[in-house]
Amino acid sequence: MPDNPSIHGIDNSPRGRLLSAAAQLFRAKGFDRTTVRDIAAAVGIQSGSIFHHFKTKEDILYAVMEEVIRFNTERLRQAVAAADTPLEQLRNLVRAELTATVGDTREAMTVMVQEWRCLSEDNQRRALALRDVYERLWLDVLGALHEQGAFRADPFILRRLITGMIGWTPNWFSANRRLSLDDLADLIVDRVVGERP
Amino acid sequence: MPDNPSIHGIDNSPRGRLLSAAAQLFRAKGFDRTTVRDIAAAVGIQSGSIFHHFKTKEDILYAVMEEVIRFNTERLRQAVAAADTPLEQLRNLVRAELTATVGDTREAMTVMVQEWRCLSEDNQRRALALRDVYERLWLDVLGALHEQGAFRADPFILRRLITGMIGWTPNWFSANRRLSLDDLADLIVDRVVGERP
DNA sequence: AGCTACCAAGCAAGCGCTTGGTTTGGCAAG
DNA sequence: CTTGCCAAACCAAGCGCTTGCTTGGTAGCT
Repeated sequence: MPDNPSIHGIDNSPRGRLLSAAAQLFRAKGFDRTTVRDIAAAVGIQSGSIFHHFKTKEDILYAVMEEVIRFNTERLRQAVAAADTPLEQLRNLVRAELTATVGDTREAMTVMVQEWRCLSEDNQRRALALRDVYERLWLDVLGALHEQGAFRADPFILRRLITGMIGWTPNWFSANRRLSLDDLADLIVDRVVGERP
Repeated sequence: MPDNPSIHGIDNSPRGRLLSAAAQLFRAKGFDRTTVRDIAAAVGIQSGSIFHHFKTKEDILYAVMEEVIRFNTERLRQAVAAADTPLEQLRNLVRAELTATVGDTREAMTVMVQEWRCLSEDNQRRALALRDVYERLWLDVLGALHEQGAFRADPFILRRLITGMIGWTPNWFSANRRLSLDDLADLIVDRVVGERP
């Protein structure tokens, strides 16, 4: 009965424990290379018992994604609300998404980016609708900054560059190095609004 | 006998045609969801005949990656050689990697990023050794720029942010839109050295 | 003759998922 | 406090299908 550290925002009901274990396995081995027998073994049950909680293996993947989007959308909302100026809102957004990406929901976030195409078209549409809410938070803040002349580039394009910078961090950033998460956040903010000497 | 547009840098020997078809399928469906029967059908042969050209399915994946790294390392070398100042070398590097990522080797590059963990550890090590050569070209130019004070950040960190920005472009950039590839390259260069008004 | 490229057929293993039945914990009636 | 009951959670076994890969043989070119 191995206990995996649970992922932030997921409770530890039987279902929640399955989700945490699945997220970690999906991230480590990929969705296709992870068998239902793997997931079952990780929480100490038989493989068939999984289908008492989820209809299909893909439903587990979708559930992981839905949980992590919902949790982090709320995190972003609070990040925006906690600052007064658009610049500080941006800094909070970058910190929040970095925390989601390399911090407490790291596994689930990575899974969401990398295993997107393993979802059926229906589930992709549903997940996309949730992501739209998430993205609107970013675009509002970037739009405000653009209007007050903080940068010249198109906010939509800039958001995509930010997504790339942050989305790649799991492949190299490690928390216990010289560079702190906040320093990295400042570095990324500088890429958007230019450095202030 | 469907003919797939071949990927730049791969000849059209039987082996080369298999590689091009495999790269496109790997990108579209992922390595695991692509069967040897899919690849065989794409070039119009029987599934068993593939193993006359490659020992295992994984060897096909590795071959795709090796070809695309070798081809694009050479491209980067020429990009550096074609400019005199570090700033123009950087601009050429960004253009070259963008071309590789969303242009003529798009499928193979995407595969390399997304299906990395499908390689065995041995093949991962070999591919990593090839990537190191590629990365050194970037770090040399970024190091020169840093020494002449073009930016303050750590060149290693900056390279990773660039990798992220460019690596994410296949998910949104499309060639026939308003934003040209060169404009996007300039936009990314500005994120590194700051905008020049 | 010998080499490259291929076909036709199929094997062994692993996969997602089903099935029918058993354990467990909580809770209200007697 | 016991009893009867129910739903949630789980087990043991295995079915049907797909997978990567093998085998033995053949066509065509040099």
